Amino acid sequence: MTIQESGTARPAGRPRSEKAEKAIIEATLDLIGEGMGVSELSIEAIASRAGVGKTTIYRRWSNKEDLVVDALATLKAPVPPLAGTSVRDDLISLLDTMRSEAGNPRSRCVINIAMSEADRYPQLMERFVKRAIEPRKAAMRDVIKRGIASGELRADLDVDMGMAILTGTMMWHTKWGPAGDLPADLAERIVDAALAGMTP
Amino acid sequence: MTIQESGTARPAGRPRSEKAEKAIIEATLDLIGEGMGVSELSIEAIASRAGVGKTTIYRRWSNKEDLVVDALATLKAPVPPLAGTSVRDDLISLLDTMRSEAGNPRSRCVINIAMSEADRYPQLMERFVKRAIEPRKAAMRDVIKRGIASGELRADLDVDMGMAILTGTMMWHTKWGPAGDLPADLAERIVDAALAGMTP
DNA sequence: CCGATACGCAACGGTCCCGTTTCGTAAACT
DNA sequence: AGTTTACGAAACGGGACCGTTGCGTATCGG
Repeated sequence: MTIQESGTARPAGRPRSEKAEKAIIEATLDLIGEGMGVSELSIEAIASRAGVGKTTIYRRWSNKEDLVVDALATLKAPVPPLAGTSVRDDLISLLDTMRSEAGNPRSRCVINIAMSEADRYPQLMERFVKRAIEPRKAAMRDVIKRGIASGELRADLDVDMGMAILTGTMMWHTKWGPAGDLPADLAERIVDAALAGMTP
Repeated sequence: MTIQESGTARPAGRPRSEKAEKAIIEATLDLIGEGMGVSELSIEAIASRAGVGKTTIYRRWSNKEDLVVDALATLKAPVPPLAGTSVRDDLISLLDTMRSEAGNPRSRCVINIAMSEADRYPQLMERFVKRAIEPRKAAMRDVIKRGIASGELRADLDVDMGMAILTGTMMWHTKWGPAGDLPADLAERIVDAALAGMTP
């Protein structure tokens, strides 16, 4: 009751280790990024990888799902800044962000989770979609609507279908395309192909 | 050495039950179709679901992967007969097969496996791709090439990119589209949108 | 009938993970 | 110094599966 009167009262005793918390979340993201499904994640594996006792994990999160939600929440927003000059360029930026993320082990978490755990953890997915998927969709929707308004895109274009084509084609390549890294010009080729269509 | 001289000699003793074998494979496909990943499949769960002893499974397959491969191999070829009248109609047929399969619990196996287990079981995927994916790709490739030759599609069209657009867009809908059943005219709308492109 | 094999079932020892508890130690406070 | 809480490590009882084995029964050929 002498000093430290300011702000929230610090609880007595040894404070929780920030470092341990970081290590736990890093370990969780590492494992997910390596392709491990949420259902196969084990607290023991996370603790071991993080160099931490299980106690330290259970003291902070009461179950695996809460931990995964918090871990995914630390991934930063995935929407790149858009030049706004042409719709084509902005679409390429959006898709190229997806492409580069496919090679980044940390961002790969987003893809792996979205791909594999859709049905099994609905509440996790709900929060996850809201945080990681919706911002991308909103950004792309804005660009497409802007293109329709400016005349760069056809007036009768189905916005949602356009988004599905662009996103779905890139997702297809990340998952079933030729093995190895995605070619640097993939986003550009997808956008140009989708814009041009297939008929003469 | 009296009768039954024809063909392969029947081994002595009680023959293996065809019914049990069927039940095991059905149970396996059921579980996969319900969204269970290969890594979460347990022999005990399969045996229980099939109403069969574990012995009966291990007598036939030495490990889970072999069983899954055999189970998936029983799924019949997924390529529909094509009318061959117009490229547009044939593409719609191909995509609509994918759409209807998304609602069929048995065929859903194909999607779930392809989505989730790509990395983890490479040899399983190899055989699986060869059997279930390649025939579809070949069929679609033929249709697109035919369209290019006939002038229905642009001469400079990238065949692989066209396939990625059509397939990827349908896959996107099956996984992340609005909840519930896919609309009956989805294949038609995708094909028309992809053919027309997005520019005026 | 008899030998051989498959069947379903139950039990085995072993491994992995669960969520909890105990222990000795470390780091903050009064 | 003394209190309080967090730490990593280890161990607990419990559960799910593993792959195997033994059991009594069923179904084939000879």
